Amino acid sequence: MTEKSITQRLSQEGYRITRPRRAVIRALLEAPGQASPAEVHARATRYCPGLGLVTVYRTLDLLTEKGFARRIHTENGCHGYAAASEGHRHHLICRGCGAAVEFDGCDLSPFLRRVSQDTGYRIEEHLLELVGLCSTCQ
Amino acid sequence: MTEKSITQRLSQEGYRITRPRRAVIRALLEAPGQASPAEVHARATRYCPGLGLVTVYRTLDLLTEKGFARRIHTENGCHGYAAASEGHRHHLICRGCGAAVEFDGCDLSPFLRRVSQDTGYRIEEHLLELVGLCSTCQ
DNA sequence: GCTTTATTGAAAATGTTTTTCATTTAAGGG
DNA sequence: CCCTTAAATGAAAAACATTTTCAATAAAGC
Repeated sequence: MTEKSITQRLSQEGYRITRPRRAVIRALLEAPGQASPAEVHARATRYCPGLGLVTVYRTLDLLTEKGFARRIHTENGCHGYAAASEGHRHHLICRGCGAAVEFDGCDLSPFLRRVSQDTGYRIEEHLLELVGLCSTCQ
Repeated sequence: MTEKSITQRLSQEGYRITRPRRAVIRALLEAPGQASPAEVHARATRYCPGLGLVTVYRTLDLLTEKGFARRIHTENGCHGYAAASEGHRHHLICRGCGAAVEFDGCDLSPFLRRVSQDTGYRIEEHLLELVGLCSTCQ
């Protein structure tokens, strides 16, 4: 995902392409893995001085809703965000430096089917996050 | 897990068994699945009038640290807690009524090994939560 | 350019979680 | 049992994160 492809899609859906939004998108794309709203704000301010934190929240929400970003659940309760590429669903986060990578081939379906049978639940979503050490931090 | 077995273990480790702690433990055990700190507080107040929310937070932290409770990551950012039974690691939460059940047989190891090879990360932990509809809510 | 209306930023409000500190009370020894 | 001691508690305040409100700004289409 690039800044251009994201802004294009947003534009097509009727959203205005503004400097603040561009800044947030760039900040998110170039963050090493995942970043908190405050971190995104710090980065994005370079591209849009005076950018408000409120706008960062709003833009991250929009990006998440449209599938360009994903929420990462962190230990301490506050959220992180990561750029999302198409089709991938999950992140692997480095405990050392916070870098996040996406991984694919998440085929949990046989597993999910079994849990569904055991419990009687109809399973609709799954949240899977891995935590570890990246090769640099090891 | 019962109130007695939990308090016994805590006592063995040198923690004092107080009325507020008992109240929080009971509240957590009888909550249908998972509950927010505020909900636990509301329940626990019945067993310990005047119980402070602060104590609920502290006790939930203690229980989580000792493995008697588990944090549940909810969509809206604030945490829920669920009683944890030994050996099980993950929860399946009902989108309708909030009920949470634990499921076992979470054997992701072959899957984790593959991701580890692909990414170069050493994987240490995984967070897996399923969301769906329980048989009643369907 | 001009107009319209979405978007923005500042400030305030909200809600959750943590810290501080004096008071209370559980646990163990007399 | 009573005493002692230190852990645990609750109230209030502080610290954060997130959302709402609203007047001002600026993007998009004519």
